[in-house]
Amino acid sequence: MAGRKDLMKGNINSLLLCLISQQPMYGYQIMKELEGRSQGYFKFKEGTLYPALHRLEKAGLVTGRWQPFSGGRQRRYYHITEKGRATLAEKTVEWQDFFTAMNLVFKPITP
Amino acid sequence: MAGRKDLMKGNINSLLLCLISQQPMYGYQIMKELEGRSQGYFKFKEGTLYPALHRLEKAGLVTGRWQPFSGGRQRRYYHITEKGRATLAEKTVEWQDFFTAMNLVFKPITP
DNA sequence: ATAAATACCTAGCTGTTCTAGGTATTGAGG
DNA sequence: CCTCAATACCTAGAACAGCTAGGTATTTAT
Repeated sequence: MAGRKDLMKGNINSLLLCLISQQPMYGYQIMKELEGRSQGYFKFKEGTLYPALHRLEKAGLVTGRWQPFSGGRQRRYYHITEKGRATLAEKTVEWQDFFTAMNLVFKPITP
Repeated sequence: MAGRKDLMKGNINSLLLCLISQQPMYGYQIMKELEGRSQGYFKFKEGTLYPALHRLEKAGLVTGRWQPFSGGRQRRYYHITEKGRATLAEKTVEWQDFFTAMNLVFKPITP
C-alpha cells in the first residue's frame, strides 16, 4: 500500500531504479552518474546509497551480481527485474502526480 | 545547515508556510485548503499537521494566536513572521532546484 | 611512501510521519 | 431528545529513511 506517503520520504528508490533500468550499474558508478546527470545536485552518501540498493534487492526490484574487473576489486552490478520495471513505471506516475500537486499549491505565491 | 536533505523528507513545512503567508489560517482550515488546492492529493493527518505547526512555531517561522469565534470552540490562527517569509523564499528556490534535478535524471527514460 | 580515488559495507542516531488514541462544541437527522 | 457527523485541537508511541562515522581493500598518481 505504498503511494504518496513514500514519495515524501524517498525518491531515491525511483532514481536508482531509473538508472539501473537503462543499463546494469554498480554502486559507485550510480553515485557518480546521479551527480553528473543532476549537474551536481544529487550527492548521495554511501551510507544512503548502499542500504538503499540492498533494500531494492531484498524487495526483488533489482538483482546484484559480483563481477571482477581488471585489477582485483570486485564490483557489484545491479540489474533491474520485471518487478522493478513495473515499480519504476508506477513511481514515475507518482512523481508526476506529486509535483503537479506541489505546483498547484505553490503557484499562487507569485501572482 | 538545512537544504536538499530536508526536501526529501518534508515538503510539508513549505506547503504550510506557503498557505499561511497568504493569510492567517488555523489548523483545520489548512487541512481543507491543502486538500482543495491540490485537488485531493494532499490529505494530511492531524498527527502530521499539528506537530508540524508546533515545530514551525518553535522555530519562530509562524506565531499562533487563539481566537474565539461565534460558538464556543477556539481556533488557533497562525501568522507568518519575517523569518518565516524568508524561509519560504529559500524553500521555494530549493523546491524548484529539486524538481529540476529530478527531471534531469528522469527525462532520459522515455527518449 | 603516501595520498587520493575507487569500491564496498554496517551500526547507530536523529527526526519525520503515521497510527491511534483523546477532549470538546455545534448542528442535522431520526 | 439523542446520536452521529463535522468541526477543532492535541499527544504518545511506533516505524523507518537517511545521515554520521566509522570500517576494509586495491590501484594509481605524487
